[in-house]
Amino acid sequence: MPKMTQKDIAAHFGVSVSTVSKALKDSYEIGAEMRHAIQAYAREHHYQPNILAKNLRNKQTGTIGVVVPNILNYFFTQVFAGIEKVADARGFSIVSCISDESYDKEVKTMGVLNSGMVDGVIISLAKETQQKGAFTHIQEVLEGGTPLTMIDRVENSIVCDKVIVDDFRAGYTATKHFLDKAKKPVALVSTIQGSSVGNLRLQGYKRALKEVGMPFEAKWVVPVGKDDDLEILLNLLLANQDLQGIICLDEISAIETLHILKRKKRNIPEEIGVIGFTDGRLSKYVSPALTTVSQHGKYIGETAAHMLIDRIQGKARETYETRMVETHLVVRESTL
Amino acid sequence: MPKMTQKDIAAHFGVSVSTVSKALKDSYEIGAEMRHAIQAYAREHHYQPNILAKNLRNKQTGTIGVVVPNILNYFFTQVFAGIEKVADARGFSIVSCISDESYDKEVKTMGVLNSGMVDGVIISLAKETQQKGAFTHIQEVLEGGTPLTMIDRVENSIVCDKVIVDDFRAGYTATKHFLDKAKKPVALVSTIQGSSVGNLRLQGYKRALKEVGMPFEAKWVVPVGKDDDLEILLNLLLANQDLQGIICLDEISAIETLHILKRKKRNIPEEIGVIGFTDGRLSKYVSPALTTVSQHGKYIGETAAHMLIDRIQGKARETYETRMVETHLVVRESTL
DNA sequence: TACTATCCCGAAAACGTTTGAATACTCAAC
DNA sequence: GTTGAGTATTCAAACGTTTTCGGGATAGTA
Repeated sequence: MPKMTQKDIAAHFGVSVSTVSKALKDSYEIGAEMRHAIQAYAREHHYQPNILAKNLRNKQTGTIGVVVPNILNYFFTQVFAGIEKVADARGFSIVSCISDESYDKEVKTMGVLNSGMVDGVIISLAKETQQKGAFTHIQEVLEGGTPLTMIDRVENSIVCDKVIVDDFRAGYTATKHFLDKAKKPVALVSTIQGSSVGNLRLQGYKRALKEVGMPFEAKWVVPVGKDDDLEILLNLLLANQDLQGIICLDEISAIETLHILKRKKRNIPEEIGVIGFTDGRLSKYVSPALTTVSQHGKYIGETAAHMLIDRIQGKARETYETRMVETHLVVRESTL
Repeated sequence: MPKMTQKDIAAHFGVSVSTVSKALKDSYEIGAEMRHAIQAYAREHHYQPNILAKNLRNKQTGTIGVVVPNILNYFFTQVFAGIEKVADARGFSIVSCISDESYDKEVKTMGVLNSGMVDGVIISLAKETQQKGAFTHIQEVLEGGTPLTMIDRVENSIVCDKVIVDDFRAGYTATKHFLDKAKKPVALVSTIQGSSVGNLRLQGYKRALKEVGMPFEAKWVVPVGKDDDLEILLNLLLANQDLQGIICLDEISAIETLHILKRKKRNIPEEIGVIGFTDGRLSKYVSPALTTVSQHGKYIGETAAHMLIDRIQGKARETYETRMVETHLVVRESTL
């Protein structure tokens, strides 16, 4: 059974479709009797306006596109949950895309979003995109007049609303947490080498070193790629070095180094400490519980959604804004 | 700058829009010269066809709706990832909705989906919906001619494609795992009391008891609601009972009982064992590592997406199908 | 009677695309 | 010089809404 349209209703009452359309939105132009009859009939028969036709006519869709690099990463699922919450509250639907850290998939995705399907998009760039430095697919959306707000993994050269976490400070604080205890080397293992947030955290790390007068040494930072074996890299790292701690730039690798260290019978935190990023349930429940920097993912999502929808609805100020949300070091058992 | 349309291209070449439309899809009707000129021009200027207009005309949207109760639950994010993967591979976009376990939000959601926006929907019912037993919002979608496949939390009275996990067997196997070691009571803590999967697991549990000749006792099953304090309930449970183990029907509560037991200095697994559901990273990394029943969430998502898209594309057989995916008990340190 | 005001409603265009049918033109064959 | 067959392009309707404009009817006023 094909869905009922206004035409069907019009036929049933022997009136025109414009009458039906107006009646359904309770227009004063239609007499009360007819109006209520039509409304009742529509309700009765579960009439649903065709949203495509409506959107085509109105040139706005009430949906926003969200593209994140990886939903399995708890930080992003928190962000997503935040976005969904305020989108729903403000009457928007979400079409969601996972770029899977792939540049190609990201441009493909932006293509489908940039075709009238959404009123705005929220995006966190794929790692590959950031390394490549190619952003025309993003620019095109903006130039098409579709508002876009970038979150977390942003690109400064693009002018748009942004919400980022204070990654410099996060890197700094984590490093300082170690350095305040002892002036001994701290390592940095990074699965996001080359991304904007990875760089900022690295700089924060360097700044902390500098402040206590320790020279930065390249051997302390361990970039880990998709196919690298973390254990091998850690072995290299631990050989002949008197580390007091390791900072891992994402939750999973933090948990894994924790486990590797435990397997090696290293004493945590006395002998060596570990700090992770993203305050997920993993960090809380692992043993020893992980000291971690919390990024407030849900709040980031909420903020981004509000900014975007404000702009869509013309409630934003003219100039673009970049909001920085502070991180927060949650000290637990994996550090002194 | 408003987006470029076929009309603009037509004006530029001094031809009609139908010529442009046909040229863009490489129709033999249009002369080679004109055809290529138009295509080049369109590429050049980043022409993107308005997808709403296209969909309105073609009566199909190339998108599917996904509604899950809770994205923060790792099982569902796995399912989601699976759906996204095959949807993308088969050229579909997905609009995602989170029902948040709320009946009202679910019906609202189905309303917007059931308005021509999607070609099909994949849904896992909210807990509240299952308890209420009200499914007209689902039926309406089906009656509107939109294919729908249910996953995990399904309703038998609705005829449609389904993919479920063998929850009866899962409950049975988990229970049996304990009972094979000793004929001592096993408790069941359930955060999903009243849901279809909760009931099935409970029945599996009962069956296992029966097989070894132990009578079922209601006090062994602990329903835990949203606002309940798990620790209090566990205290009640542990008082005056000689349990050999606890089965928790979701990952989070399993981890939490693990922690509560550790706080109480109970020896795990010697004194008391714990089995959880959903094989997430939490279960693997917690200490002691959790014995858990793995539900293969990603595979479920992939299967559901394939079934749905097959049906959308008319590749499915006439009769509806319900696919059952087996679970798998991953034995780790939290049980003997 | 004529003029205006009010109330209900319909006609039609518009959103951007697709597509079957129709037209125009060219060239060849009878 | 009529017919026929291609080829290249245009026309027009359609998808389901929304909205502007205008018109007919009735009632009220002068």
